Amino acid sequence: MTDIKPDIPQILSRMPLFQQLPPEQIAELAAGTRERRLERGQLLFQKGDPAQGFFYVVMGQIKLAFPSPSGNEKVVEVLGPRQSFGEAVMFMDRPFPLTAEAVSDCLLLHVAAESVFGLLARDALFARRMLGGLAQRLHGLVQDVEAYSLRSSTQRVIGYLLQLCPASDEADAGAIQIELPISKQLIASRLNLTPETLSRVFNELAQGGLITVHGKRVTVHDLTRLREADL
Amino acid sequence: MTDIKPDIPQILSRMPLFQQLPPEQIAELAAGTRERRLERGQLLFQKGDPAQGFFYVVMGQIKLAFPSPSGNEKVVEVLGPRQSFGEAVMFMDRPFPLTAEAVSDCLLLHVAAESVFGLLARDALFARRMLGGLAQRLHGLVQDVEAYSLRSSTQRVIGYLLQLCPASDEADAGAIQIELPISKQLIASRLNLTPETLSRVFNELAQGGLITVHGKRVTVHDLTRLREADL
DNA sequence: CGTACCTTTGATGTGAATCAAGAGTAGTGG
DNA sequence: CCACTACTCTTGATTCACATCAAAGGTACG
Repeated sequence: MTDIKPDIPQILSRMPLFQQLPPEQIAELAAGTRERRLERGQLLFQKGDPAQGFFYVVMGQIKLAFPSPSGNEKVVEVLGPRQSFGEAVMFMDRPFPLTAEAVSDCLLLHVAAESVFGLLARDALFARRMLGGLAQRLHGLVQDVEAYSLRSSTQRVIGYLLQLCPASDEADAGAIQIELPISKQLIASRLNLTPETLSRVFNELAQGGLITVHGKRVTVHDLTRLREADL
Repeated sequence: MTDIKPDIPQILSRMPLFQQLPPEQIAELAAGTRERRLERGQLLFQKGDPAQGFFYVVMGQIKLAFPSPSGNEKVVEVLGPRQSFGEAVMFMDRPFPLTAEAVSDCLLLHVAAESVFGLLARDALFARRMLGGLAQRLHGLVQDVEAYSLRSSTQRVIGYLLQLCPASDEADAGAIQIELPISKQLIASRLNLTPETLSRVFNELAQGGLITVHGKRVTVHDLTRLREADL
């Protein structure tokens, strides 16, 4: 892994949450921020660990999952660069409800809860943005619950593919090339499927001429038809 | 239904979110608050309706659910007195992601988003409480996702019963009487089960001598053993 | 006291998991 | 460059948990 010392204030000032914060507040936050490097497979925290701040992914990928006694775990989310997690737990007297593990080598920042609380007490706009962020996340989970409870495996896979397609309302015409950002194993777990089932669904969609799959490279041949197949 | 005019400022000042707010701020909120009465079965809002504030249940029960073309819907939550909902959507440029329907005759308050934003801009403590509230909800949903994805129907039912049991860490001794707060139909949907399956699970638990069910009255004979059955 | 809705019970069906091999694919080191 | 190991992914056969379908009590309430 590269051994570059990250410029913490600069990274902070580019975070969605902290954008447009005056330099002195960034400095204050930076004082409570530490970098954290992880190798692929390393655990960042486990379900039950106490939370003292939140994390921001600078580089690499982190998966959040429920561990399960019998090896099989349920992936709730896989986070990439410029995403953060763990904000919500800061506001509760609870430990982390899930486990975080590096999917690839990672560089993270850890922002101390105290710093955030300090900022929160002074900057209403920041509070507002934070609320927006949590609301966003809440919405995502609600979507997930909907998907899990009333959509079939095929529909969930289609939904996943659609959300990977660039949000081009116009370009419905030709074929769209997309790249799966994570392994099929992880996608399967994220969609609450076994890898076997995911493979079969991809196959079925390919049979139907809707997509072509080569490794992580997926070609969506007809976006409109795929949307409609989302019965 | 009773036709009492509710004392809005008083109710507001007792809401968890607004407790200990000075009278003048309560008054300001009250100005943006309207009462709303619903009869059993009436829709409060539908998935896709625009959101302009949040709701607080004074009396009655409201269910939040995903409608489904084929009549079968998925209940996400059933809310009773002193609970609020819809806060999160205020912070996003999105319509309601689910439908709200009165399970029984209801009296609600609707607090306008504007009022909340005004308060938010001035009172950091309020913002903090609001963040805590959303975080709480986020946590609940994460729990749900965990339950749906890696617990069996029986485990989900046991989990539900356990959470209804008074949080007495000591009194594990005798039998505990609890009352189901909602119909078995709703419980089933909430747990992502069909009513038939729920009925069978209750039966099975009763066979095992763990519980007795008479209508909405459930007797948990051995809390410890029930917890352990939660394999 | 009848109509409408909950709830239970039984028989049958099915979507997706599990079990069991194989086929790529990728890093590792001689 | 070629085994060698270790995954990740695919494919097929089988199983199982839960849904669906169907019908018969219960219960509540006008």
